[in-house]
Amino acid sequence: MTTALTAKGRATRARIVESAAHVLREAGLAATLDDIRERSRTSKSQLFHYFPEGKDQLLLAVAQFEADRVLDDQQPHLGRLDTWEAWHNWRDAVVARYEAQGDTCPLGSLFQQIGRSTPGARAIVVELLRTWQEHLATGVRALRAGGLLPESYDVDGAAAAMLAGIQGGVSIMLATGRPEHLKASLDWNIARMREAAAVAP
Amino acid sequence: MTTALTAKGRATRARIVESAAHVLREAGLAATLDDIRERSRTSKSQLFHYFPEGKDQLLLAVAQFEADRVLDDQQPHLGRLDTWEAWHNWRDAVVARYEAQGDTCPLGSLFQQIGRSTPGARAIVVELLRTWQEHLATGVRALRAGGLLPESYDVDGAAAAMLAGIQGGVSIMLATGRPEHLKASLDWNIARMREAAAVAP
DNA sequence: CGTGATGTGGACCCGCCGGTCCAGCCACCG
DNA sequence: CGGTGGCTGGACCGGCGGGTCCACATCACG
Repeated sequence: MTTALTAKGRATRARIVESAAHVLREAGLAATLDDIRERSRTSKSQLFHYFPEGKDQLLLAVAQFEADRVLDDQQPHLGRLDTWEAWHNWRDAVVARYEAQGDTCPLGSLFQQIGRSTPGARAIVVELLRTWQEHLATGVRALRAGGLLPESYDVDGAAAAMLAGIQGGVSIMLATGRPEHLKASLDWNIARMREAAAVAP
Repeated sequence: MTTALTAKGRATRARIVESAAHVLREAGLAATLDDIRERSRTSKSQLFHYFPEGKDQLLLAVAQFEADRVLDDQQPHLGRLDTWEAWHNWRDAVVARYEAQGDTCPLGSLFQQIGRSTPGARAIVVELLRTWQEHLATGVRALRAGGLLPESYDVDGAAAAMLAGIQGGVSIMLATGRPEHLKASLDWNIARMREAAAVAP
């Protein structure tokens, strides 16, 4: 369908998505097509030219855009969790990223708006979470392979708990404005891993 | 302000709040005053009679209503976390509660809608989380007092991490439809506590 | 019973916002 | 240089939904 897009066209489309993402971060669900149109310096017709299926399609593109950023912002740490130092650096990166993001959750409000209705939104979130947890599990396995954790360590359980802790910490931060729970969760989970290391062979 | 409310008036008001909560669970942010009016078998004028400040005020009342239920649904377990058995019973109650709730988050969508704009919504969530964590901390202290955990155990860190894990597990469940992370988080956190118990004096 | 307050029904209003349409623009290609 | 096709501007529309208004019912109480 979207074959034949000149360079100019692609640039405009990208500008629309970025602007939409920006507006959505600020206004959340209150964001309107007119806000997006204004910020991207385009017109109504362009919005529907590039996203013929309307607002939902645009929001979906924004969701994908934001989802990609989530993991990118944690690199290069997330890809190299093979030492305790790396884990702590990653922890700092996560905290910094979400503190900078402040009290808006791009994916959260996006998901609220197009959640159950379209299957696409759920797929994006599922894929993001799956990849994220995969990275964490790989990191835990790297520690184990390096002799820093016992052979019997429950890798997937640890990764799942870690991911849940992050999500919860972020949720609470969005609701209360305070990052303490995010920090506490990360610190607590990492500390418990290091305890397992202390009794490791 | 709300002095002078006859028994009939109070009943109608309560019926409106309950109906609104029900509709919001199903429709989420798509819920309209007309849906609420229909379900509660009232009329537009009654909605504004009991909530003169409009929709936000009604949603706030619903938020309070839902927040109260969250902790009630965890009782009596949440108030008596003084044995390992009690902790596991509580864990089961939490999982059951959220599995029954399915993939809707009353407070979540409510907060999205009236979040930053009105201070009241944030206050409700903050208070809920504070009380919840307090209960957990009390439970951990009870274990410690019973000699099941070392004297030096980080009570508040454990409680904060546990709460974050629950929130994250629920968030993920809402997004993906699967309760695995909620269970994994609870189980992992409780198991780590029991490990500390194993080396306790 | 009468009377004033409280409770109730529903028609109406109006601004907002997603979506449509068409006329004109500009870039590339022969 | 002309024309074809993607690109752009903006006026316009329709209905949805929060909010208003007023007439009427009902009830508490002396």
